[in-house]
Amino acid sequence: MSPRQAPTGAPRAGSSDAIADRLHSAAIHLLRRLRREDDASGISAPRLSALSVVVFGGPIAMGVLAAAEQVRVPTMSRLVATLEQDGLVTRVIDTNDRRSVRIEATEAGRTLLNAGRRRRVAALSADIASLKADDRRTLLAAIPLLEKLAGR
Amino acid sequence: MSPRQAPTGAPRAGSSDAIADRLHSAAIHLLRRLRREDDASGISAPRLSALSVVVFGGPIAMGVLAAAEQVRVPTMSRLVATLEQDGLVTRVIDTNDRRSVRIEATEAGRTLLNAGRRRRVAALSADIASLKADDRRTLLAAIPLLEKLAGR
DNA sequence: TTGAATTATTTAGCTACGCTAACTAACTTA
DNA sequence: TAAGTTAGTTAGCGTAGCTAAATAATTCAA
Repeated sequence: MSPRQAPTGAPRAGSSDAIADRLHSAAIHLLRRLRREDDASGISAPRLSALSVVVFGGPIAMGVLAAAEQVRVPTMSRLVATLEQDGLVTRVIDTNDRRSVRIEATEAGRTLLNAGRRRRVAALSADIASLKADDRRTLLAAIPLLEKLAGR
Repeated sequence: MSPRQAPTGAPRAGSSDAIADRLHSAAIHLLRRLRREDDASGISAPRLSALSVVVFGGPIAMGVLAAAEQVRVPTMSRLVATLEQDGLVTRVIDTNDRRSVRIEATEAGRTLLNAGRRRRVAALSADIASLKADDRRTLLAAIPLLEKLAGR
């Protein structure tokens, strides 16, 4: 998804371009690692992500959930269908507007998410714990910046 | 793919668990932004990524490329087939071992990659440039840590 | 108050990209 | 040289994106 090393004509080290380039690469590599760990949870990343929104964002309509996950409604509709088949969420028709569906997590959904989250973060957390205190502080300070760059 | 906010029983702020949790979330959000920008380049992320390895890593065998991209050989074989159809790479049979294929970038491949890379990184780079110098330093310092966590 | 427009969701059908299994071809070695 | 190994391709499956079209409920205007 990105250059593995500085291409010819690489930007000046420390410049915004260089940071962007390396950050791009680092994010991709980090994501691949996370995805590898997500795979172990027995539920795919998009499903886990959608489930997460439902668990922590409470009952939510299909369209709102799709927007939160940045996918189209039909994509989310199918995702929710499989989550429902797996007993992780339920669809409840909104009594005020019967076109609308409220998607809620089941107890099984909440349990699976929390277990999965713990497993997912455990390995990364262990690596972070093995960093020097200084490095850990740097990482912590960088997180809000990453979130800002991600557009939150 | 991850909690949007601290779940009940969230770890102590600043602990390795908390950093792992937030980093997980930040990486996902950052990735989504990058993917959105990648989409604009007219070539899918997996293709762009593979092309990148070929361009910067020189002629490379199928199996090595698959390993570099962390996908199975058949997946890469198909990816390369489409890149070849698009005229971005060529397959050359290795004269020493005629089972083996050397995948090389074409001039068109190099051109597309560099143009795409510039476009991709430009928006992110602009946002980084707008950070305070201090924050930019923090980000720069964090990048090697991210790469280390990603397993490099 | 009903007919038209809008809104929320689902269904259908396409593409891309992961995977495994099975195949072909080429090389190595006992 | 036959048997085993290695490199790559082909076939076929599942998941997840998308758009277009269908369905159903609601809103609104004449």
